Amino acid sequence: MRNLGGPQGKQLFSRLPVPIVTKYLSHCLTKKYKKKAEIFGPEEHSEYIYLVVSGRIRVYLRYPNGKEFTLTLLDAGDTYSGHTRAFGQAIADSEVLFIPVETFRNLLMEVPSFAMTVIGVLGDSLRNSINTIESLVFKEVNKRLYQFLYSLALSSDRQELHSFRVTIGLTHQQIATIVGSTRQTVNTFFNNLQKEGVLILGKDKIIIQKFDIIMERAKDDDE
Amino acid sequence: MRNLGGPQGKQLFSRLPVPIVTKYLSHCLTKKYKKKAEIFGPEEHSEYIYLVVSGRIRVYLRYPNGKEFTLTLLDAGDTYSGHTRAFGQAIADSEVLFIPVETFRNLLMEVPSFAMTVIGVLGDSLRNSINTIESLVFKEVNKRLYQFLYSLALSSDRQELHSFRVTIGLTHQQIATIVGSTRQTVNTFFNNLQKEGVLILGKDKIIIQKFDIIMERAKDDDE
DNA sequence: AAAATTCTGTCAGCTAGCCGACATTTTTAT
DNA sequence: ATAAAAATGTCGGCTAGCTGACAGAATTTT
Repeated sequence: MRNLGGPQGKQLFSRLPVPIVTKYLSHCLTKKYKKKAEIFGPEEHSEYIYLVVSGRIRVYLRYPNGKEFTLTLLDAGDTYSGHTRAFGQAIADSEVLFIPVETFRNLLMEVPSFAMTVIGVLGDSLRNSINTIESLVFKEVNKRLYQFLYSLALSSDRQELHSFRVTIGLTHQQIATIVGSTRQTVNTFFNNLQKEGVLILGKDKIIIQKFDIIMERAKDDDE
Repeated sequence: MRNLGGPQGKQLFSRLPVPIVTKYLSHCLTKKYKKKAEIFGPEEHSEYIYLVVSGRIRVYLRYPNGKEFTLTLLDAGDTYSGHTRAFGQAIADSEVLFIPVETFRNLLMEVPSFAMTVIGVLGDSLRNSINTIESLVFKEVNKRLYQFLYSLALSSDRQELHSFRVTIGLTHQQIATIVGSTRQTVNTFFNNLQKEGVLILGKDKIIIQKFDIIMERAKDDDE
């Protein structure tokens, strides 16, 4: 079972010694963004690596017809490099550090072992996007939604025996772009689960009552 | 417009000085495979990096229900690292060099600048798989087929003014797994184009007569 | 506190393209 | 050369899930 964008290998700098980090990153420009603000586009700023200091940003693809697909969500400490045809948007008030690739390259020179970290992070990203492909190609929307819900539950702090209180912080529309579906379909998915008694929908939160059912349905098909 | 798996950044070793390459790779095990042979699976051999010496191999995902999706095709000189949940299969008689990650790591130690190459190749792979995601999410099957055909034409050697002679080397079924569709749909796609007079189907080759039409229809929608 | 915007909820209709199923042709193996 | 297997063609049915459309609720802005 996969994780639809949890905190895997985006923590590029977290394992570097503090003095190095301060040396290189303290000079970098940091900017604040309000919810919904556009942080980067496919062309602009491709000379930077972005580090989320606080808040949450959504990295997404956009097609000329207006449709969008969210590749990943970045939380505090996470990193993203432009160079792909992706957009970045704050979905909560956020602070972002802009690291020029130049600086990055220098760091890589001074600390050669850092290369292994970079390679690791890239590898994780790659694995992650292959998981996304797998999900899109093989699994139908409902399964993807169950898996999304499942991983959401797992990453939620507060958890009792069978009952989870999950905070979402995402609109149905946003969930739709994560899962590759539509607002309406997401909506009916959740409402059906409520009618079924599997969960209770609250304001920006969900109380999962029958976690085992969700887990069961999130399992990949067949053998 | 994207390239559905052309020869971008899979040439990991092609820019290294020859003596280094021989030093590290001459000891490595090389194996021959016949068409259709399974070269690697998701678990096994994850301790190797694969280098295609000759032939062509297909890297693909397989779902328990039997469906498959081809991530990329590897030709001579191309490289792939296990570590993802992918399978590898020879689609022509092939020869593959197995490089233990250990050896790889040593090489990385001796030639630190090699790290940049690795990072580049990984970046390309990542970009490539994001293109695949984009394609799957936003574009309908016909568009994907036109784009596949388009890039096939571009990568074909022999080309006159408007007429291309394209060798495919793939069955409809295989094309289907590349493009994320079914055998039947691929079949009707090509036959319709033939009826339309855009191309002529030959045995394991296609003669494209109206390349501009294909190019036009391969263009992304809208703006 | 009023107005405007953004979300949620629901429903009917439509269609891309998947899924058998089967016949024919081509390729490969014996 | 013959048999077996694989690859092409073609067709009708079926359905997941997208689309638009509209109403009400909840936020946000003024």
